Amino acid sequence: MGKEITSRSEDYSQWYIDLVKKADLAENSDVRGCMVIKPYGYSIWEKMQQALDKMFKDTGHVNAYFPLFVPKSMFEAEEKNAEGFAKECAIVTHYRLKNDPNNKGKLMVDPAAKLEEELVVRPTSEAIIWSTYKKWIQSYRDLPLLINQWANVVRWEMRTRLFLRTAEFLWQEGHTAHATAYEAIKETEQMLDVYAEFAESFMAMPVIKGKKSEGERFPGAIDTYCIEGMMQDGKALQAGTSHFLGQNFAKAFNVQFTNKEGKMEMVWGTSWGVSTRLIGALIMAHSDDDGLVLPPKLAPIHVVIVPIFKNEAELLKITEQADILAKALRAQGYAVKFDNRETHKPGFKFAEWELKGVPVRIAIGPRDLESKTVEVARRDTKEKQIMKMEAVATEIPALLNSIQDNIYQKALKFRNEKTTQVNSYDEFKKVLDEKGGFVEAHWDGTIETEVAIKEETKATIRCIPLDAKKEVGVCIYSGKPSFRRVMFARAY
RNA sequence: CGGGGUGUAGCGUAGCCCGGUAUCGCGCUUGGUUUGGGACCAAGAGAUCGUCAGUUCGAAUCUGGCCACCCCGACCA
Repeated sequence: MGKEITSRSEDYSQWYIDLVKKADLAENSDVRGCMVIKPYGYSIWEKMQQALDKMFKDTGHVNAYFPLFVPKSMFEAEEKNAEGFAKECAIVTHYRLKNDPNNKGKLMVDPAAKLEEELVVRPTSEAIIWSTYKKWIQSYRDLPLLINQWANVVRWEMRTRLFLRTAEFLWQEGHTAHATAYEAIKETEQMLDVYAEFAESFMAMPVIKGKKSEGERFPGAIDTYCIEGMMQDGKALQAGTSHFLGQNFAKAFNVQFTNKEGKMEMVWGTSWGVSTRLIGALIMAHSDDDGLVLPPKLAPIHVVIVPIFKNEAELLKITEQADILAKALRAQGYAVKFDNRETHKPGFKFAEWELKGVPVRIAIGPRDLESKTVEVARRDTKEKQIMKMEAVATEIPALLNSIQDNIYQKALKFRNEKTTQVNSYDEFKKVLDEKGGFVEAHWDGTIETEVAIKEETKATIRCIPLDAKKEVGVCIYSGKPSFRRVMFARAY
């Protein structure tokens, strides 16, 4: 029917691509590496934005907007940051086109319109923001500065995948400034907690909170904290990062303040972000061979009502009942879609809404009208039940809660099953190849070992878990002493 | 940037080796019958075969250049 998607067991990455396209989330654009986010996919992003934005506001942050362009001299001010992103920057060098005299109807870059200084299209906004903060901060009374922006950024990636890695993507980036290191570290940790809470409560995706090793750290940060999720193919996905920037950007942009004692000090900073990549995570964490499985808290449509009718008169009667049910559910804040299209058969609609991951489907036909019931199907388990119409308004909300919980529990069980402790390098390689998932192993803490393991196995240190227990052991690679295990995995 | 591959209707494709302007499925349009798990029948519309040049009476097909995209690798907060 042209709607089937490749099964996960056959080809996981093809399954992912098929799903994104068939569920109408996004498609490749005519621009290399850039995607078009379609209305249904964008509505999921909007749900994420709403939930996150509220969490940011609840923790005292406000939104602002900074420019897309960063002058090159400003961009290079923080050396490590600049160096880290240099290889993937898009650069604006001219500001005008003109008619090409040698090629009628075509345009050419006007060489006379060369910019004095090139503009970097932001791959991240620390530079432009800290150069602005310099003007805003004079006294400890101006601190803390707690700002977030919803924006697009561009990173010229060699290879892209819908949602997971695109040349342009949407994200939010928080940039805060503080009077003390302690306060900035608290902020970094707080925002990591916000991300973890969002991932687990809204996305129903369990995550491991941890710190990045030196090699995986954000360029320009003192410490990078992250949340790491587990996808159904056993690969890890970094779902959000929160950076303690120390005074690196303050020094680069000379952002100082006068403290209570009247002395000048450098400002302490943080930055943190999540992107449309989360949609990729959402898909790969829960969906199945029939399509998307959305956690109710992020579903643009919670309940779809499908009428089953033979003629106008029947549709009319069903519509009457459907309106009553929809009204009762909408009054409780649920998004209800009544799919009364006469151009498609019920079976088609069932398949389509399953593909799109709507958590609950209600079918109403002539038989239901007689017995005053409806057929209720849940997307996560595909179970169906007959429910009294009068019970719908109270039982559907409970069902949605239970779906949210079930999806999370299922993902948690999977994640736990895919987490293995190993004590030797042979065992490490065996688990990676045969089982995948997270591998907890001792590591000597050196970048050399990390790089060597990555080169030999393609596994990276996803994080040093924040809750890692002190445990004496030896590095699986070098045999040198280690005092806690770290999380390795092959990752997206 | 290295290695491999592909470009034919909105989508997926056959045809290419062995030159004669194009196959099938999905989708689309119209009419009818259908409607509790992706309907059926009938009639239609839709393609300068990626692009530029060459060979030829004649090119989707052969030759060369160019472009785009995909896959593997390198790279990837």
